[in-house]
Amino acid sequence: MSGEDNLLRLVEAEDGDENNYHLQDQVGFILRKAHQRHVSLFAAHIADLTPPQFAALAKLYDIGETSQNQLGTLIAMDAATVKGVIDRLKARGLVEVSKHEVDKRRLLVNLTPEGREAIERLIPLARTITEETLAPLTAKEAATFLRLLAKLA
Amino acid sequence: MSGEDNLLRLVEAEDGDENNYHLQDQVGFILRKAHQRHVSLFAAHIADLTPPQFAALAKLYDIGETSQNQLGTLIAMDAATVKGVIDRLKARGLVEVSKHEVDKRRLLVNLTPEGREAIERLIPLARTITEETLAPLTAKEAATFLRLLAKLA
DNA sequence: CTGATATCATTTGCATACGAATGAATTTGA
DNA sequence: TCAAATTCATTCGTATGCAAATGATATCAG
Repeated sequence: MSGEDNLLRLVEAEDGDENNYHLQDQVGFILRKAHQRHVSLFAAHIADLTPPQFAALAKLYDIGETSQNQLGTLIAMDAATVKGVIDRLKARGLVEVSKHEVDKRRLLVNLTPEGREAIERLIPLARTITEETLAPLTAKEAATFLRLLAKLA
Repeated sequence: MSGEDNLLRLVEAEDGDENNYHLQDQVGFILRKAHQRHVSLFAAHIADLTPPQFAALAKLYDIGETSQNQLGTLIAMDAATVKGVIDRLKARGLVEVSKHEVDKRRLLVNLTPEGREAIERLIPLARTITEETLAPLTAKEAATFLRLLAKLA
């Protein structure tokens, strides 16, 4: 086999694998699509709340009253984003805010009775959403996937 | 052991595993965080383009001129979103649009020479971003992860 | 004690993301 | 053929998501 033959194979035969860039194989692109699919499944089961809003309620239900800033850290939202989420939950009467007695910079956030009722009602639906999101995988695959995904997050 | 004891174990001892809802273990929440991390890595390497903008350029580079609608399908964006992305790329001179000769509903989109130059320059950086995103995993884990992620997307 | 830093919240601006409504153009089907 | 259905693009409204700037408060260091 001549050197020209090797070169030809390099630039033509292997081109599809080695040199071409396939968007649909990139982890970022697939991650974005998987996230989109999950949001869509979420909306199909919980129409009146977004995943970030649900996350805020679920975390407040878990840990109780906390500052807006701390809540943002716990649910992976920056300060500007969490403010919008809390504003909308407050407008719907699901959370209430108050000033921190000692540290006047802090805004405390807590569930209202309506918010507590809502999150207790929605958690079973959230479990279903998790199941449906992972439905294309076997139980073993799902466990592996969650373990690896957590390493990336 | 009394029935009361079993009830107690059910509601207290096993509560942490069976009945509590842990947001940080839910696939949707971790998926959102992994996606956030990827976007952050992307921005660190490609500051002047967003992942959706890059996706549009990469796909046009791959397949050549196509309709705005078809492009949206290929890069998983609805019509409203893709319009905004194309508008911004057009404003920066990276793509150009024209009317379809036969089907007057369609808006054809194509790379400009500047757009082609940009995507050729950026693809190596995108490969680096993919590597960094997957860096917490071994090569074998990364292959497994991509296979399972693709099933969910 | 006080000036420099750091933290918390807010605001603004820009960029996805999607549902719903609308209008123009095309295709289908009776 | 022609009315109904479909497709393509646009627009509007709402909701993240983040960078950067700002103001108020708290903490730290000399």
